Amino acid sequence: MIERRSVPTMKDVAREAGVSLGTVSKVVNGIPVGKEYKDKVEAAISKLEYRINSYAKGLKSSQTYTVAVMVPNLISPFFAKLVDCINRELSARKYRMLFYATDYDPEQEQEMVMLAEQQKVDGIIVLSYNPNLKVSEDVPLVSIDRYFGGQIPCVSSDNYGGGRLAAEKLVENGCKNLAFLRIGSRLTNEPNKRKDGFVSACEAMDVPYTMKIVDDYTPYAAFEGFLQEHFHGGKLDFDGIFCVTDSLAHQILVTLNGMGLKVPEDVQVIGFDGVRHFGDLEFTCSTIVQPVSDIAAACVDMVLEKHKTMAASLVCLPVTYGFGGTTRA
Amino acid sequence: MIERRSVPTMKDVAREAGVSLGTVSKVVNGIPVGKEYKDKVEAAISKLEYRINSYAKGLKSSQTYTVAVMVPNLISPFFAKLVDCINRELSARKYRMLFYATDYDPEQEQEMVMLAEQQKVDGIIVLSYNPNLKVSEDVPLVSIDRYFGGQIPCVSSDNYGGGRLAAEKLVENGCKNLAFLRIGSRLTNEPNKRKDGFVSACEAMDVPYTMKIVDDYTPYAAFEGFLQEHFHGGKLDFDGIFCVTDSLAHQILVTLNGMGLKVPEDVQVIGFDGVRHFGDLEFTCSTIVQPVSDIAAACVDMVLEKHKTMAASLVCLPVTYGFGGTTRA
DNA sequence: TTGTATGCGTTATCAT
DNA sequence: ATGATAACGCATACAA
Repeated sequence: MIERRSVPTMKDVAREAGVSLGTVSKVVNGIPVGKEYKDKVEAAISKLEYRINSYAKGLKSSQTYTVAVMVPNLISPFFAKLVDCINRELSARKYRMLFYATDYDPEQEQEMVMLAEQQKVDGIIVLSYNPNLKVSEDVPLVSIDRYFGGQIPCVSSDNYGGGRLAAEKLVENGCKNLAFLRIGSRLTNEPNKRKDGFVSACEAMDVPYTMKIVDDYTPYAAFEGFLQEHFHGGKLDFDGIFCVTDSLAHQILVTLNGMGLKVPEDVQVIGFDGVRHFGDLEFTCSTIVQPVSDIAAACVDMVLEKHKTMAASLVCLPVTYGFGGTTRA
Repeated sequence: MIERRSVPTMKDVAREAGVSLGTVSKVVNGIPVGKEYKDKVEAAISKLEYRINSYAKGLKSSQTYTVAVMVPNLISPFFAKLVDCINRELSARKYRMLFYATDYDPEQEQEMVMLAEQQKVDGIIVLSYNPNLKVSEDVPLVSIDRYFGGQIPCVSSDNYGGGRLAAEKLVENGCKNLAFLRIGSRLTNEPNKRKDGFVSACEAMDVPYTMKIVDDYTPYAAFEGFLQEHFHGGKLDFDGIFCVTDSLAHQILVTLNGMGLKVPEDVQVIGFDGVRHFGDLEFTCSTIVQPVSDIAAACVDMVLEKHKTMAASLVCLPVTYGFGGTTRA
């Protein structure tokens, strides 16, 4: 009477191959073992279709080959692309990805960091706007676009340089009067530097500019009001608009269209992120392109980094200009 | 000399609370226990900041509260939204999500199913175009949009009905001559029924139609050629186009624009999926909307279903029409 | 009710 | 180089 377990264990393999448990473990983990032993074990493994139980392995070795990734959502194309790239990067290194959407909710973010830690992940990559996220020191964490302080490495694109680049490109294409539109948290996260870069470039070039900056959850109508205020005799006070994201730029474009203004003839628009239609077609608007796959690679590199001592605490990646039809070529 | 473990275990909690291991386990798992014992244990837990080790728990109970989700990528807004919804559904039930992007590669898909099974997940939700995906019977699997046969439950939206609806809406808005454009695998997956529904409606309404159907990886130029063939004297042979996805519809719109054709005046276009600009703004085109969050909920329901006997093997969810500016209102 | 002891499938430390 | 054996942290059947 043979007892047929539904899923074979190392013990079963050992019995089948006529060797001991330790030998099987060595073969499985690629530790040198006598040729004939190795052959026997491998034969038994494929015969029984044995596969290692990662929970037992994780328990014993406390290395789980799993990284938790948290972003607000996958609805925003930028976040989706980011997670897509991180996933590819992790897969290439045989790591698995535990994904959490936080919905911008600080409580959920905290909850999920704790869940991830409890899950004994090997690392956490998080894009969080929570200013006082508490993290354990047991598990390496890398932050995207938000600098938490010296202990926690942060990777982001060159937001300041991107702001400068936006202003420069607009002026280069003939704009004489600029505007900066921003919606988002007041926190001193990396994207806030887009404004600083923009302002700095405007002042360096001696170009006048206007700004409209509102908090998260401010209704979009605030921007419509702003545009109306600066709309006189069928003409806007400015001829170049830098929007803090492509998403905002898209909404602005719809509004401008509704006002009868032509883009890029009457007014040029630049966004930020480098979002593309359906992920891989043309840009949704002229934009400052974040190097998403470089960001992803840097995050994964850093979170899996063994020798932390030399880890830079802030990695800043270069952005580029992408033409998307809303500026003059 | 007190030995300070970096991360406390149940044993530590038991010692701290002056009770036994079993008691702590019961408290942690919500099994009734004497009030004063419970208090002591809870005090110890929060003092030590104890959190259960899910790997030990998973090993012991072979229930991991983890579901694997596989889609081709997160670049496509439809997939991204789907994964977003599934994630919310899982989080609400305290389940974690292990995410895999398969890139349409059958080998990778197979690899990842095996990885997921090895990871001892409680279930797998997969959107795969691999006709002969092999799955173990040990772990419940739910397929989206592809029917694998009786053993594996499948959830999809009503693709056939959607195809009909598209034809009907075009005709309702005045079209006299329709076209259907499709790119994709020839496999008999659910989305193929979009064509069947479309054809059926056209014939029922006695409306003439043309079709252009090409394989995956056929260059987009094939559709440009098709449009040119049917372009005579500044006019297309048809005045209504149903595209198999919003993504294709978007490309067609660009081409039509390049040909100097006005949408929806000269020709109306309907896509399929219900993709929105930046995930939550207006539709990218008039479209047949898939009930993504219902699909997500159904998948999660079914994959976690305990009483499988009554599980339907094919769940079909209703679609709706969404106006996106490329049809006459 | 509470405590004790065993085992889940691995890895790693021992002797052999 | 290989085999026996003790943990890893938790759940649970069983004894108290």
